[in-house]
Amino acid sequence: MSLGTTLRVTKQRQVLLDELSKVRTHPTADELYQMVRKRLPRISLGTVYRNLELMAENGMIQKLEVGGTQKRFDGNAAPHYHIRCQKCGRVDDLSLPLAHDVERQAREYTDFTILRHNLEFSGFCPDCQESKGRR
Amino acid sequence: MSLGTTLRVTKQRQVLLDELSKVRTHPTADELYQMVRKRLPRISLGTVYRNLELMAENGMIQKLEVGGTQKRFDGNAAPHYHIRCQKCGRVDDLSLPLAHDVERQAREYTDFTILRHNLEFSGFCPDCQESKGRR
DNA sequence: CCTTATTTTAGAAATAATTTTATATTATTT
DNA sequence: AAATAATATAAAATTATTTCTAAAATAAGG
Repeated sequence: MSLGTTLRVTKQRQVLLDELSKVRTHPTADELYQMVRKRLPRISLGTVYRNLELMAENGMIQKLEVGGTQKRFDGNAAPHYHIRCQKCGRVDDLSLPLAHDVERQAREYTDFTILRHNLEFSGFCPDCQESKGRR
Repeated sequence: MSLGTTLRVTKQRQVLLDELSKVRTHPTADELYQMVRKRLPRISLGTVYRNLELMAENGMIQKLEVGGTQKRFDGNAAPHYHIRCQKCGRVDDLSLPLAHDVERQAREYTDFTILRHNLEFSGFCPDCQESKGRR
């Protein structure tokens, strides 16, 4: 299925999107699976993965590939930046104004066609700030 | 083993570092394994992973977590940005001057302690520019 | 050197995350 | 309602990476 296709509105998709929209925590596929299971106990993890992928391709949600092993999902489809805690892995939004000009600048340094940029911060979240064991 | 420990200089490490330094292509662990195998046919993939990890912790090389499933490695330990081809996955350096001020700016929008930032561009590499099938 | 302690290795097995496949179910069109 | 298409489930397969163990290499002290 390619970008722009209209997806059928199934119960699974409704609930997935609804749960994802409720939180600001950028859950992983597995976390979402646990959340959705409370409302749809028979849903499978494969369905969660497949639909998150489809909804991301459709531009309804964002798939984040910020550091760490697992991908995370963001119900806010509008471009914005993120910050990740090096200790606990928590990912927050960071509503810094978008640096549109970096793409223009960057074009002077490469032969690539630049389509987008992603700016990602890392550090320690408030909860991890005292006990900042290294990582 | 923690940051700053001196690593023994084994043949495997010498060759790994040497091969990684030779290229500007940011190879994956498996690609490096193939490269190193030509000189050390009995090296194991586990050794490659373990040593890349150790060298990255030691600050001798960088581990890149740019999009895609696999991690990539960069023999250039100095901070710099990257651009990734959406089609073929190729990752190039992008020697745009570092945007030091974004971290200062970002501090006004978050309670996190910000330690670093990473700016990553994506688009199409020269080779993929005509045939830009979606992704 | 020679002995002992420590680190590192290869190879195999285990794990984690994700993707794919085969089959069943549900929705849409005719 | 029958045929067609899309989607779901459950299980198996795949991919990337990590862990484990015994053997080999290296370092350090006498």
